[in-house]
Amino acid sequence: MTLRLLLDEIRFNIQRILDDLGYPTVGFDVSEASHSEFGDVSCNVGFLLAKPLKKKPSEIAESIANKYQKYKSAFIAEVNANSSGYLNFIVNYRGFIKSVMQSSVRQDYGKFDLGKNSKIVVEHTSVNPNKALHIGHVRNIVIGDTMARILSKACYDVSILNYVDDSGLQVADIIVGFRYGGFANEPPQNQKFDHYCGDVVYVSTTERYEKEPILAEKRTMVLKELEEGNSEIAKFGDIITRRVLEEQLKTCWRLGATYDCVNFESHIVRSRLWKTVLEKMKSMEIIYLENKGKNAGCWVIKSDSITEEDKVLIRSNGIATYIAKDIPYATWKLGILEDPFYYKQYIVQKNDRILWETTLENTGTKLNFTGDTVITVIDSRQSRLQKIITKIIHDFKSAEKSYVHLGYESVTLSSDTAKTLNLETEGKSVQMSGRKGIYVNADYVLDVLGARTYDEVKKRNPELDEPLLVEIAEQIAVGALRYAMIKQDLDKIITFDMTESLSLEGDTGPYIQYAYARSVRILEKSGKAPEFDVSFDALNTIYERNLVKIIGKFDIQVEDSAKNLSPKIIARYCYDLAVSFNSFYEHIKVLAAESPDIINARLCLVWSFKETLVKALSLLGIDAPHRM
RNA sequence: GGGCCCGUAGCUCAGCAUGGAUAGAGUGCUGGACUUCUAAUCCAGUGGUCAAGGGAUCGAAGCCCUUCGGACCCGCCA
Repeated sequence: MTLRLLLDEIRFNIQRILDDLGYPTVGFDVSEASHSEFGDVSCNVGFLLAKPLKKKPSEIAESIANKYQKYKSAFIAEVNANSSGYLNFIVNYRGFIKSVMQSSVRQDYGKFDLGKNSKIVVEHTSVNPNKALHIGHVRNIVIGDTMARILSKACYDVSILNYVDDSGLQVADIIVGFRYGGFANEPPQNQKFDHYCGDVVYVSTTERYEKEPILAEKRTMVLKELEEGNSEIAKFGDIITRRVLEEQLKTCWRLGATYDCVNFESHIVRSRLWKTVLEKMKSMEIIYLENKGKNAGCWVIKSDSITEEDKVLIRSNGIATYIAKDIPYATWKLGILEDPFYYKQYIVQKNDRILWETTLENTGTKLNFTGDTVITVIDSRQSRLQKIITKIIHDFKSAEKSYVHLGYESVTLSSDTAKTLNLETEGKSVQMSGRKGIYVNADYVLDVLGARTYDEVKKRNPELDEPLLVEIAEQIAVGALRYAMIKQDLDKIITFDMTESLSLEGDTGPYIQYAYARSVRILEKSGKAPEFDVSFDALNTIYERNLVKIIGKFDIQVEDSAKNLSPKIIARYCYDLAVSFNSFYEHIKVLAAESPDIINARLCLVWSFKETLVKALSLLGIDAPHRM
């Protein structure tokens, strides 16, 4: 029994009572009471029936409350009608606590079968392989990775993809820099290759185009060769992008993200997918050849309320546009067309998760990374293009909601942080730009955070050895960053401020991790395993009951989060758990309790909290250190 | 001009999908709690015409309309 089951039971019984009384069917709500003095669970059915029955809400609630007496189970102590019109329920804690405690120790606690094992694809990261990841990319990775974890918990069969645009303009820019701009192929000592490519080669090369038209000409040539493949330049490009990707992935792994497959855009371009998709779009009359106006000679998508204006897919010179390249990829992700790729192992990630890559060589290995639903995590500046893709896919495969753009607002830099990049913004925050060098690298943020947390952990735990200190500091740094990136709504802009990010108090990842460390410490010091097959009547304070209630809500939060593709719900849940535990910790002594039975009951609660929190945190990709 | 998003306490944000009881946190500021299971903590105080106006409703922070303020998108670039 968890809170969700209890709510279901109440809902079911109320419906039975309504049927018995011959009341009309209404969509009433059964949920947690807004204030504890009203009880634990409330129902608004009285308000909804007031009009059709022409009675006062409180009278209706009263009559239902009377009828409910005979349905009272081991989990409901009292049912009463409030004069306001609400129907309120008070939980029988004796039954409820025991039930929650025993559920919560199960390995799969929190699991909710929303997905029924259906296949779902989450694509995230997808950073151009010409630079290091910056703080804006981190938001994408954290949203995608967290959502994938939550969907797995909600019983979806999740495949995680990372799309690598290795034949685009941004890659061409650094190739130009290396081949014609005089940049050395190797970075200076102590600089990661991706940082070198992004911070130095890319920024400097694009800056030079304006004054050096020769370089700009080279770019067009390089881009063409990258798309065609096989040339010496294309091979060089392949080496460079793979080196950058390797470094980018290190940062992703550092953040706790793993993938199932990397897709190279060049493979899609060189496969027959595009031709097939194009023919299909022509035959289905999704696109047509424009013969007049500014788009004469182009294949375009006709405008409608969604696309707003005609959108060119094939230029008059026969070359596909940016958006056109996304369409075959989208059809591939949904398994609409025959898969032209073979697969080979790229690397084995942590937890033995294999990362595959697409290849056009016949390796004899065919795999399937498609889904009935595809979630593409891209920032909301791409909304318009994503809408067009969604529409085309919808025309291909009429299943509703098979292609979902999970958009989120961008990360901007605070005025103060911009100042450290020599940018004066008059107090305003500023959009990041890889090309202009306006960004803060993810590795840098983690390094600074790590150094700060290292000092703190060492001060508090001087007896710990060096490798452990470093490990804990890294876990806290990642926890702090991931939590900061996920805790607010997707459509809120995050203004990143370096100084502020170092604050580790209050509603932060480390606050939550700290609560975990405290709970571990109590269990360690108790020196024994809690015995769960007992009565929990001793857990009768408000602090203990509140903690149990929150522990009992885990699966509701998973369901809510997965249904709404809203990862922050789990972040808030972790925070609520930690707040409730810290309050319990301050007010209730566990090891110094009056009797062995009470000590055991409280140890069970601590254990239950610890297990639930670690599971919830793992959905956020946040590790919980035992000491900090 | 069209589209999309945001506006809730000094600051950063929950709550809005599915209207309902007294609008919640963090941070800041003021004060208090460590010989105690770790003070990255806890407790108390401070702080809000929920941008403004209108509408439908028994009832609106939430739904509808208008206005204002801010961000972003609208290329045969990617």
